[in-house]
Amino acid sequence: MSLRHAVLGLLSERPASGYDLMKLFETSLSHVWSATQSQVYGELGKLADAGLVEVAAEGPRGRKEYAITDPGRAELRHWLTETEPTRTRRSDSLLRVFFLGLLTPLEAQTYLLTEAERASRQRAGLEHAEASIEWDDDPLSVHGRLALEYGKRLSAMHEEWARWAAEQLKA
Amino acid sequence: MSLRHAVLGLLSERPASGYDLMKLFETSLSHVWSATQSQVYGELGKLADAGLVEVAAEGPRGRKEYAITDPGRAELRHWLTETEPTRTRRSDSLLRVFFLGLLTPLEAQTYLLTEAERASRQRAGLEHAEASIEWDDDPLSVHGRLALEYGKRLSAMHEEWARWAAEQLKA
DNA sequence: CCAACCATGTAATAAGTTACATGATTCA
DNA sequence: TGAATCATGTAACTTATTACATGGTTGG
Repeated sequence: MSLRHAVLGLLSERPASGYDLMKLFETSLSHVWSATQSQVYGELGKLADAGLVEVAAEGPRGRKEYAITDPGRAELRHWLTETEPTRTRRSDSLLRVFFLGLLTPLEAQTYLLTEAERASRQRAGLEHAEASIEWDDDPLSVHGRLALEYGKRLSAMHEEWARWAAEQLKA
Repeated sequence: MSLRHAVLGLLSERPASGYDLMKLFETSLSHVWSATQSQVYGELGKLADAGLVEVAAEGPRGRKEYAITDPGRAELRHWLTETEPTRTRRSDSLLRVFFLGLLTPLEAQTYLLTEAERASRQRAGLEHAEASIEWDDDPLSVHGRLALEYGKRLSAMHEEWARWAAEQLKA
């Protein structure tokens, strides 16, 4: 249940409202952990009930600013140091590769080359983001940059692989 | 809802029981799409109700062998050619990277180097699998090999990245 | 004043996980 | 005959998605 830890992690940097968190999920975390608005507000409620976060301030328009508590920080640290990352492998695009035999060779190659294009566009998007973000040296920026580099390498790898795979199907 | 398509795809190659499918999910598809036993039996029931698969034979121990139907093949083809792969990005291990600032630099580097080790072991596992599988030239073998190559490239990339990232944190 | 944005929530549904429960067949 | 394997299913719970519903505040 890493949504919980994503929320705690973001709040560990600075207090934020549900709305603020959503923006972070849509930007910084968009390639790493996705969440819907329903989920975020729901999780904040549960975290508050559990005492891992608290409402630190209320603002205009019913805004509630949440802050992480000490038990929340402890839970976050415990997750980081004592638990193994769960790797639930589920890749729709790779699943399709398994069943490309149902298509004509030409259709299959088209699928792979379209994948290559998608990966290429993604890479361009990440490079654009990298250039346009004003990086500072708070922990989230430092480590966010590492994650972004991962994304760049992943999309580059994906593109190369897809072109290679399309080539394989020709032969 | 790609579990449905994973099941249809496997059945498109040859008829199988729920038990057979589980073995395939645990072996061939393990790095691509995971499913629990509950899910598989549940989905087979739903697919049969929808007429996308049918019970083709019954065997000992209550075994029910399912076969894909024409509407099932049509649905599979539709999924492959007319729908976009959904990319729900959720990576627990990458999420952790964002919050490494909560640890000491040494702990953070240890996390990354452990990731590198995990990736390296995974790569070795895939290479071992590749060598021990008797590949033939049915469509699932041909395309399974492409997916396996993806896995090898991914784990290699992951390992290199993790070592690079650990190095970054030193500086 | 009105559009854009800020802000929070609920309800219904779908998908996924874990645990439980049962029993037949094969083979050494 | 007993262990391993084959084989199917249900129940309870958690997690995630989609759609709906509401209203306040700011700035041009």
